[in-house]
Amino acid sequence: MVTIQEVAKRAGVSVATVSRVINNRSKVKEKTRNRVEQAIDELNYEPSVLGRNLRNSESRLLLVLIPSISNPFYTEIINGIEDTSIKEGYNILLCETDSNPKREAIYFNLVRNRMADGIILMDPTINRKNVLELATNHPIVQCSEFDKEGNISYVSIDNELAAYQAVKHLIKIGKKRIAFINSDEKFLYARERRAGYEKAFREFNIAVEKKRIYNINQLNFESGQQAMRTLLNQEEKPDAVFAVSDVLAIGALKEIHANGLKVPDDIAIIGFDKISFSNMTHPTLTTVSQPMYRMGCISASMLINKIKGEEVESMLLEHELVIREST
Amino acid sequence: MVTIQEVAKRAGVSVATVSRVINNRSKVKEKTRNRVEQAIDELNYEPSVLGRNLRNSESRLLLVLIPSISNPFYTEIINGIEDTSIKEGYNILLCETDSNPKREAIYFNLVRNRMADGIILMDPTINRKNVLELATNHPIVQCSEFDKEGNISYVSIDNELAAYQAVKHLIKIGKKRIAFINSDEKFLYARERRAGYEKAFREFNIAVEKKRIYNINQLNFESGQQAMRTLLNQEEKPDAVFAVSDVLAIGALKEIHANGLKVPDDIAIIGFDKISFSNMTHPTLTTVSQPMYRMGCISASMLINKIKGEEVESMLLEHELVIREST
DNA sequence: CCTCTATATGTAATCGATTACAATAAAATA
DNA sequence: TATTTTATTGTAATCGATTACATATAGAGG
Repeated sequence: MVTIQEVAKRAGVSVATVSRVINNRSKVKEKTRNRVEQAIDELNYEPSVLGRNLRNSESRLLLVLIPSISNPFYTEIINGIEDTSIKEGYNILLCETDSNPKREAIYFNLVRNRMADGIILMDPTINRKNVLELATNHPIVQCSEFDKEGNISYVSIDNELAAYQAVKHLIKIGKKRIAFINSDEKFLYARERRAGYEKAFREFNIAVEKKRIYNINQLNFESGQQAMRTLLNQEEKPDAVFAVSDVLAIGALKEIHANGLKVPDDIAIIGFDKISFSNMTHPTLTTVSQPMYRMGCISASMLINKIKGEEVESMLLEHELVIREST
Repeated sequence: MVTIQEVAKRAGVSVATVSRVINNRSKVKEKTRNRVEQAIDELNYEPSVLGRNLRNSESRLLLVLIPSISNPFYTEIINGIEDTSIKEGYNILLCETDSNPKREAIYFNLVRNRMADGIILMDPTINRKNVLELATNHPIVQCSEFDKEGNISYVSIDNELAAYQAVKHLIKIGKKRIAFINSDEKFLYARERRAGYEKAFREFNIAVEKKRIYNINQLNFESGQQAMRTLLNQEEKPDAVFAVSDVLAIGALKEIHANGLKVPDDIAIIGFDKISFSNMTHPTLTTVSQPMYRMGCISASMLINKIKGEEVESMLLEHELVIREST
């Protein structure tokens, strides 16, 4: 590996001057600068991030923690994070945690060790103590999922309102027996959306029936199918389904078709997230769109501001009910 | 941040002794070891990866470069990489390059700088010189995409054979006017699959018509729809489509339905990759399954072996034609 | 031509770990 | 007890950068 010493030697200057040329903090004579730049070119020199970080405690790397990359919901958010970070001179590293506290701890340590400057957390809060402790000493922002009590900054949407509007829409088109396919309620969004679901019921004086609520623990197509299968086996079949994710809704749709039922006439469906696939199904899926790209952008710039020592404020962004063929 | 000096001071020993306790390389007296461990506990000390790496040139971090995380093809591979790496004591960091040489260069530099120990490349080879140069000094393996001429180890499948078998299957069920929706031919797999497509045609004495081949440059549903729209506007409509990716095939399927045509009777479709979604469409999609998880596992252990200085050999894994309703 | 600034460059300490080598203490042997 | 051997521990150099401070050089003003 080429070091700064070798460059200095070749250019006939001291290491300090080379460093000054690289970081152009203080003035260097035009002629010297040229000599140094030539030496850098000739030797193909790249400053060692390690050496630099050790001195500066700065890596210009951001960690993005997601439970699972296979959920398309995250991809747009990540695009937003990436675009913003790069513009600000930061690079991002994606870390998949599988919601596993051990994995999470490894990545937290990268920040403690100054290998990364900050974290964007999209995990549900499992080990609150750990997160809060890290947050006292290091820049963290939460995106999508967050901790209502803690004082870690976050970007998210009003999940309760979104769910309330979705269910209200189903009621308005004449549906009464509205099933709810929800995630594990360790996720804040799952608890909030359930609250919205129940709120809509209360408003129209419909009783909430426990048997119509189905919690899954993996966000994939098969879970959606499985959930729908169970719901269809009940004596009084639902006439609508609100799924907490498009992926689940699409699985449910498949199962409804497999039973020879029609969407939306027999059963209407609403999903959540507006993943690109939700427009490819037949019929196309009514869904709640979150401003995922913007959420990504905002969380990245919040984090970078925090790293710079500025105060940042949490935000709730606007969502939108996208009505398509499935309702 | 707690440093090794503070631990040493509290335990009343030298930093060398603390380091020895942490890495237990040489013997430390039981009593001293206990004192040091107690101090580590009390201060909540975590060794700085930076300091350690600077000395050892080892980070136990692997970089995984992918063109785009939104392509579900990569998710299973990544799961394989992740599981294997963790078992071997390495952590992985995902880097999205958008096939952009500048982004790639940034991540290559992390390896040159010893911030990461090696790279698994899933990008197409754009800047060959750069990759080959990096490979001379640093551990790299290629996964899925690779460079036939270079001597970088790789794991992949026989794309030509797979495409040949897929097209042969279409011919055997009586299709004659088989369209081909292909990626940009900067990708090796695109060139190889085209070769397979043409080979099948030659074998059955069918002329390859240029107008039936459509190259897209973005792997998303819309590209598939767009491609199919163009193909359906031709005077002699195709009676089958071979798409180089399930995502494209699903877009094409949507467009075929929009035109009131039936699958597979009017037009049969074959995709590639067997993404989980390919089983959710109506009709379900015939596709070529690649052993993605295994590819991930193997590429990770190849890389780790390379880091350890061992010789590794490239591999081509088995694929499988999965016949479902769309053909 | 000399003095005084302003500018440009060099020297050496520093970041937090590891480790070769030196030094000390403890144990074994004569 | 004196001497040798062995087991522990300490000292200080090192990795590759940055930067406060010291020094040298150039330019301005008289």
